[in-house]
Amino acid sequence: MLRPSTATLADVAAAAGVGESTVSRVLRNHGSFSQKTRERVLAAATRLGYVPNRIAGTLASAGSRLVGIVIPSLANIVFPDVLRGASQALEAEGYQAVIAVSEYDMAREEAMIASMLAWRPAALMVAGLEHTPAARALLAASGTRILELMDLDGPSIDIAVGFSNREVGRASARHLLARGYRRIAYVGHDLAVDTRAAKRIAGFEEVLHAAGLALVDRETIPTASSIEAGQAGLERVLARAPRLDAVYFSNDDMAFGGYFLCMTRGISIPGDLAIFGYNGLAIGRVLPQPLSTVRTPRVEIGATAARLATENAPAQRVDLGFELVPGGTA
Amino acid sequence: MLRPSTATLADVAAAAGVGESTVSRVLRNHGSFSQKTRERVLAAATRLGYVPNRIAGTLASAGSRLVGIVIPSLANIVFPDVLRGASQALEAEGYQAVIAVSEYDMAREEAMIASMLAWRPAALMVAGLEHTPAARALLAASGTRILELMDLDGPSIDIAVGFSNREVGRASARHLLARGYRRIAYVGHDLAVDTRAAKRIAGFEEVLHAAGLALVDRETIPTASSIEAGQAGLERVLARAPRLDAVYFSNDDMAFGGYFLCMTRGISIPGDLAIFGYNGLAIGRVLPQPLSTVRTPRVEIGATAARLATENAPAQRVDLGFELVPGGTA
DNA sequence: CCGGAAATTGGCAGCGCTGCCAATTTTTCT
DNA sequence: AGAAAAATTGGCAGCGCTGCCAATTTCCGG
Repeated sequence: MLRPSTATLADVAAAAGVGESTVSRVLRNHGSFSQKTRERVLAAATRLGYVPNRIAGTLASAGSRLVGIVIPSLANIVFPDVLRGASQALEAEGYQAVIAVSEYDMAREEAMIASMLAWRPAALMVAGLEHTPAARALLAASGTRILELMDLDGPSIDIAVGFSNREVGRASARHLLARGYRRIAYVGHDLAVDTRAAKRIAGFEEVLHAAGLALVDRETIPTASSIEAGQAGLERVLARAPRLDAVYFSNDDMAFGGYFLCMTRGISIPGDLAIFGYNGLAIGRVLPQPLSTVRTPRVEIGATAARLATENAPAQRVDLGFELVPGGTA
Repeated sequence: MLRPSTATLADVAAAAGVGESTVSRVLRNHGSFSQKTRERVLAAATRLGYVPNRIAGTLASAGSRLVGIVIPSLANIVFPDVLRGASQALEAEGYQAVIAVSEYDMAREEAMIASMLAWRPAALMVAGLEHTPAARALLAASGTRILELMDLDGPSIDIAVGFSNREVGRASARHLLARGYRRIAYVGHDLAVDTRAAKRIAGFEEVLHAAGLALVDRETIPTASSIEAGQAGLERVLARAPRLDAVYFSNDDMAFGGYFLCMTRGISIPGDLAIFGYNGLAIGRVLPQPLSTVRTPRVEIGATAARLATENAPAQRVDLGFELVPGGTA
């Protein structure tokens, strides 16, 4: 039975009858050593149940294999998708992801950034371009590779990987206008905290205004985005502004709520009411009428960010674009 | 402008005109120091843009505030929910989550466990009770607090938090039998890799057999679970065994695929065909006919595990149960 | 079989911080 | 005021590992 792993490099070295540096070289497969030595060291390490201490290794070599990721939420599949792309690419390169969830709270984000920086990560990924001034200062001064994800509308600190949310809003509005919808309402979640949703609706309204139109109504749920919130939001809008053409939801989750509310109430989609979402979630594709939405390259954004984080890339902005999915609901 | 954070404790000490240990005490708010000293140290730290190096701190104090979490997948919302519960509770206690995703590959899980252990985490959470022998040995010998999540059907190493998947299967079968369904098929994803899904179907069949029945058909998609896989699976089953009463899906995602296939094909639910899922996802509750399924306490499992990880709890098994949601599809 | 090049190997000084202990200063009590 | 107790403070030895450099061994060509 192995004892609670307390064996150190020195123990292995003693057991194998070689020096510490030799053990270090063998275990990292770095530098030169003879085949015979290698076997002896490996045998000793196995026998002692040696587990290297990466804390010590990192301190000694000044350079961790940790990548910090600060995301706003885990409540829907969007950020897990980003994480998935990132963690897969990171693992392939021998890096590990340390994650923190800010719950869309800027002050918490700042604290988490400071906290992550204390681990001297090889890189730090954060969602979006908006941060508290102190957080921006920390990031900029850290000397760490910084990657800002999912947004390109604004100045970035180091590397930004994503797409333009404002342009997503514009494209969505153009689509609805092209299909002939004129009396359009918006149902969204808290814009003060989700700055990317705010940028989308800003782009959306920009196009509307350019066409001499305006949102007929606008319902903002002060809670996190959810299917239930979408349902409740649409309910309230319908009570206030019954003569609507179309509803633009802040994301697919909210739109699903609206979709099923219509289904339950016998409101025909898109005849009586058109529905448009954002994200391009899988379930939207198998609805009897596929959801009209905008598909975003979430996994790819995570993967690209991970690649840039581990390469020695220059500061840059990578636009991975988005795809408008016409669907059948708008 | 702050220079790329290279300031060390010693720099702050020199700038403040005090000793290193004093700075350390002030910054950790631990031990005693005068108010005047405190201010001087804090001012110096701010002026230098000092960011503590937790790598060094952890090495010196032998005890990290890191908790490793190894999960099989981020492809649907299930494990993100667990992560959410865990990360929230962990952060509240000043711990940070390091995550790794094994993609349901036992060999990768083993490598990741070894990798996490190298960070000397305060605790390590893994999904399920099945691991490679080497992984089990590593976990057991690590001397680290181990938490196995989402499964109680089998021996655990240290702490297990979850519910019985086998009992979920039994309860699901009882429900279907009580509603009069007799010709039941199963549509699931790869059972060889998802051992918890395998335990559910085993429990399900156990009850069927006890009632003198057996699964009429059984379709296993050799890929990851997904809505599309559920749809394709049901399609194939219907082609083979048209006279079915009900279909038991390995999870809600798969069930949604089936649900919408029926909707599209005009198959009435549950009149022509009953559908039963597993997980209790939010979207199932807003379908025109709410999905019949089993709701699992995912967030709570994560939170409970985090609490036990940070307390000095004894080895134990915590059954958080599950809830059968009758719904309207079975 | 010898000298020099190449391959191996060990020693040891840190990496930046914390914990322990002793030294110093301040406060309290008689 | 003097002694004892309490509060502050600094010094310094590690934590376990890596990087550098020098020492030792092995390998080759002539």
